[in-house]
Amino acid sequence: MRLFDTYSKSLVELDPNQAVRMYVCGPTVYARAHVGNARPFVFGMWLRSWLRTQGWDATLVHNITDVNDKIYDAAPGGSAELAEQATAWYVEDTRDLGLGMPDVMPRVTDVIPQIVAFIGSLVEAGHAYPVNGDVYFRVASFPEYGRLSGNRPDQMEDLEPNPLKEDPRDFALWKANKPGEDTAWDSPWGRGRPGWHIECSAMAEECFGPAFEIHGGGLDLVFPHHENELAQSRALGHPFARIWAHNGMLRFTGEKMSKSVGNIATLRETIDEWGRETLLVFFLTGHWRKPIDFSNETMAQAAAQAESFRNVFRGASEADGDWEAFAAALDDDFNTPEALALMHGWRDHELLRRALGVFGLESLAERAEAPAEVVALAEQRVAARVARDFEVADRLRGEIEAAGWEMRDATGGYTLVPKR
RNA sequence: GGCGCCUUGGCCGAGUGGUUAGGCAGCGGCCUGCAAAGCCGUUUACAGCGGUUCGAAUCCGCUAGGCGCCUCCA
Repeated sequence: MRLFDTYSKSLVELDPNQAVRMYVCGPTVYARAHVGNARPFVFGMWLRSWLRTQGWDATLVHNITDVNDKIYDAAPGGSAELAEQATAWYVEDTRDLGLGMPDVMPRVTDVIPQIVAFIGSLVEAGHAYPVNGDVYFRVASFPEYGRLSGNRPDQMEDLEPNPLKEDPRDFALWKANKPGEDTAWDSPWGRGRPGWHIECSAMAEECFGPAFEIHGGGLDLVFPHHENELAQSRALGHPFARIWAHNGMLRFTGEKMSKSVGNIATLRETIDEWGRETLLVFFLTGHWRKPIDFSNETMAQAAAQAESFRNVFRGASEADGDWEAFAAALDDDFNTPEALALMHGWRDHELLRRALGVFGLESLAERAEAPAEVVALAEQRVAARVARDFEVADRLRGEIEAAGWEMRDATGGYTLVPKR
């Protein structure tokens, strides 16, 4: 199994003798998550699922950022309540994806002591310095800074100078409490709260220790977020993540949805409108590292693909399918478009169900039971057809369709399928 | 301005030097009382220009277009 690693810009093989522990950056909870937020979640859950299928000992940690400027801005005076509410939304919406949940979902507010201790170590080692109740990371003390994102320190000059910082590139580890910020904790540097980046170093190491296999998250987090995490941990000599896996962005095209960029499709709305299966198939159609366009057209195509899988299970199973090829596609940088293409050729129910199961789509194998009244209409129609009374037969099919079902005639019987 | 990514047939999307990927949609056919599903067939694509090579969608260069990040966006 190999994955593309942002740090080395190359495919890196997972160590087969080691447990795979992965940390995927989760959302800042200040509003209902949008579809794009689901991508790293889905990627993490699928990867864990596939690794386990392949016999690995895989663990996924997915954090919740519940202290942040955005939360303060969104709910002046009530940030803790909003964070609580939005966390519940996120858990609910991602759970409805039907992929199970990460092994651990730590929150920033649960690890404040660890964060304070982490910052203390950095200050002690000379990699950070306190100023007026803030604490900043001393970028100059970490020569490797910029390596992950490819940004060269000398090219990041035109930052607005901050009189408190030694160097404009330095970033906050701890921020002194300010008016309007209604949550704060005590620390050796005064009351305040953690900066954005330190939390992930603290949470990842709290869960996994100083070294783990994979760190994931959106491509937009490479800089500054992950660059800073890496600097904080490696400055202390911790290996931190071995592989950095960044998923591509979800783009909104086609429709005029992007009027105000914040107000687009939420995960909740998308699941309600298209169903979880269609959304998952949609994610399957694009490679995890590439951008993917979310539109009515691409979603409709995903829905059609989901339906074609359901049809396979409505027919007879035939022994075919090449699991090895499927596995090879996923083992090679988790190439789901390729795996998906392979699955489309399969008629083997058992094999297909197993493959779909990797992605939480085994439900596509389930046949829906038509309600008794629809079955009654179908039986009447069978009788009408036997009597060759096609006018009645056609009328009955219309009634069956009106009830939301489609009747497919077959030699010696029929199949009732939910109308799509 | 800096760093990086992308550009494949109507749409989505594999493919990393030489055997028509696949899906969706369309069209034609088989099947069907009519349908649906399924099966068969289907005008053979690789942004443009130039280079390397016996041979390039695949390697190199340039051009055009699109995108992400550049201190708190997954």
